[in-house]
Amino acid sequence: MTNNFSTLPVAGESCPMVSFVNLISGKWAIPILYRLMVIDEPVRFSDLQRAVHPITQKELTRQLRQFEARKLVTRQVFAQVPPRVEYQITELGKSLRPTLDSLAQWMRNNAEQLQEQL
Amino acid sequence: MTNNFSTLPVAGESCPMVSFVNLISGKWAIPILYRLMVIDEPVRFSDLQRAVHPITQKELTRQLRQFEARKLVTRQVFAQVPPRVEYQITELGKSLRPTLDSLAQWMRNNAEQLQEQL
DNA sequence: CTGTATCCAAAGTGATACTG
DNA sequence: CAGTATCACTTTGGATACAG
Repeated sequence: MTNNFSTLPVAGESCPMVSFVNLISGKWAIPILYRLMVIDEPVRFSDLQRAVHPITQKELTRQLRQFEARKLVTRQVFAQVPPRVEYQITELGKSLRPTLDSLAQWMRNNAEQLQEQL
Repeated sequence: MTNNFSTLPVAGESCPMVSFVNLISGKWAIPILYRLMVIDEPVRFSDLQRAVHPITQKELTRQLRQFEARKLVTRQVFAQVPPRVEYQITELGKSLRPTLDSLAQWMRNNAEQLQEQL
């Protein structure tokens, strides 16, 4: 054996960084979350869809359900016809903002060095 | 028009957060990057593969090439036979660590609230 | 209006064999 | 040893139609 790093603590399955990436991965995750952060009040499904266009109904629903399961977003249904459903970012969701901002800041600071189209 | 958020600054194509997510997305991106950060010296391809198992050669190559293009990793080829290629994290790559650490910290702090298997 | 269901295309990933 | 090539499979996402 020349070299063996295989027993170091791996950034594997239960690694918080990997979990974090899973949380915000997906084409529309950040756009939706960011919108809800900016709006910071209840928004109707259709308004949100317009704000995050051109997302499809299916994808918006799927991502919102995932955020809801993670307690990043609340979903409130009004017993009306036509239906009215409002989504709103939670305190937990908002607490992500400073972290995401520091990410964005690093990205802006180093955009040039990273070259390639990003 | 009842509500119109569609002209707010969108977290769209050129949003730094989206760019950041693209940078670290993919099943093996974080595990590889984290390993290179921890090791912090030149590593041979095969040693790295063992350290990030069970990644395939194809995926390790692909991800390393992408990091190289983004200047997060250097690649040095030695004119030997059998071939010897060493990869090493750059200063730019290392500069990502505090940011990733704060990500991980947020995740650890809120793991319970996020519930669901993560 | 807010979904769900279906079908399809594209992207991501793994297994394996092969090359210099 | 360090890749590349090929193929199969899975996951993701988009388009469209439809239901309550």
